[in-house]
Amino acid sequence: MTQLRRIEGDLWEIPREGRMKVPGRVYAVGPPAPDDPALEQVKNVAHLPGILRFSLAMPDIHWGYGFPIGGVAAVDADAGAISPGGVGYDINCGVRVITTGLDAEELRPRLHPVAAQLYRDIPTGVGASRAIPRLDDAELDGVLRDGARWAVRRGFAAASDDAERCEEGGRLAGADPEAVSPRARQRGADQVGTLGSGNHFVEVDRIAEIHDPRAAEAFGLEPGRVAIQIHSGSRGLGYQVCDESLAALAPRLAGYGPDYAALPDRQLACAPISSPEGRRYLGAMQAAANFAWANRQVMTGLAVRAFLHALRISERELGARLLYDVCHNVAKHEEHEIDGVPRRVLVHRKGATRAFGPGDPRVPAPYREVGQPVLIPGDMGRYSYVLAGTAKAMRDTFGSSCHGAGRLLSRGEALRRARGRSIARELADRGIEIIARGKKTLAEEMSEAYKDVARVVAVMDGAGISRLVARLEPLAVIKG
DNA sequence: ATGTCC
Repeated sequence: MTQLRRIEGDLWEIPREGRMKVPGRVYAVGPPAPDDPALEQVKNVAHLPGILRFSLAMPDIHWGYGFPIGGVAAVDADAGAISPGGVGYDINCGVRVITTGLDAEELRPRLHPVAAQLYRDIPTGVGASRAIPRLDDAELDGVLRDGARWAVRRGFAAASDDAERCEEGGRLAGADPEAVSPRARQRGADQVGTLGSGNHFVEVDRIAEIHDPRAAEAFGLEPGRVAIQIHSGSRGLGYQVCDESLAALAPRLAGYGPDYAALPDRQLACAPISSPEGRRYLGAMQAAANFAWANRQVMTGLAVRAFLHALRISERELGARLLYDVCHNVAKHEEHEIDGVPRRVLVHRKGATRAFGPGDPRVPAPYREVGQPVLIPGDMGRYSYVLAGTAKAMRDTFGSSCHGAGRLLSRGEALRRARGRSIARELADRGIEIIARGKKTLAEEMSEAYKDVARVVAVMDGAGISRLVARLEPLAVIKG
């Protein structure tokens, strides 16, 4: 049972107790359930060496490996610990939105050929590979070092300035390709430009509603137009980096000192950021994050080409432009003001989105006045949202927001409820063109397996952590 | 999330 105290509105505090270094703070849709195991994980994360201010949870929180998904933990950049469980298995899983000049109603009758072409050009599913020829070691080093910039340089991107509109410019500095094992490299060499499975998707959306006209204009979101959404991560390479790092860190845990030995859960395995093992994980994780950016950037090029091919239109007629690309799973060095003093911290965001506020120099110039675009995919049957970061997020959540709807049903429970039904037909009946590799994934990912993302983003908006800008509705969905 | 167990 977790003690909870209401701070205000949808914000709750888990008071510090035992060896917790900081209290927990939970943004929740409705009152949190005291027996939710994810809240126990929020408490566990509060034991992390060097953690600052709060162990945070966003309204899409659910149980994950060690850290909850929807968790945010900032640690001191020098004295703190880095934890693979605080990033997750899919390093730099993230999402991007590409706006187009197409009118949704004009596109609707031609959706099938567009979806079919997207499905042909972007490999999907668990072992998906060969979107582009297998990369040799030198090319893979380029991917691991330069992320989205590698894809732009190699001509795979849709536009030459795409990387500038990714969080961190589509590249984490400090990436260490040498820290990525031969096995991880082997897995990644032919997976650049592939979607994967699970909740990953490519979606064709209609910009359905504008909540904030000024921000929407700055973001280039026009009602009735078509947008493309891509959600994917670092595929087998990132998984392998996480797996090997956990195996390397776990047995050493007690050796790093009493705070490490006393951690309440083995799955919180971590190392001092300054230790050789900590630095090695950090360098490998940054390289895997760059892989994910290259992956989404290559898929962007493939998606744009699929549109041109299927509709037989010119690049100019399509008018594709990357709005923004955000990480959902990452640990990043950032500067944040703590007790009025700027301080270098390492922010773990696991199922959480950076949401920097207006005026921040780290937000691309065209968006700086309104705040960073915060991209929140929902589920494949309902809608997704674009929000903007706020000054309050900078003060209260290390500039972080939610990342999606959050699961309501376990995968097993979703499969049970889908038995005897055709999820594809149900979507088709609602006017959504769906192409999926497997029926099983489709069932696991059906709408009713997820919370209503509208309620999740309403909590963030109501708490002033991010502002609603626009709602997107799916026209066509490609799933692994 | 993941060559969903080297």
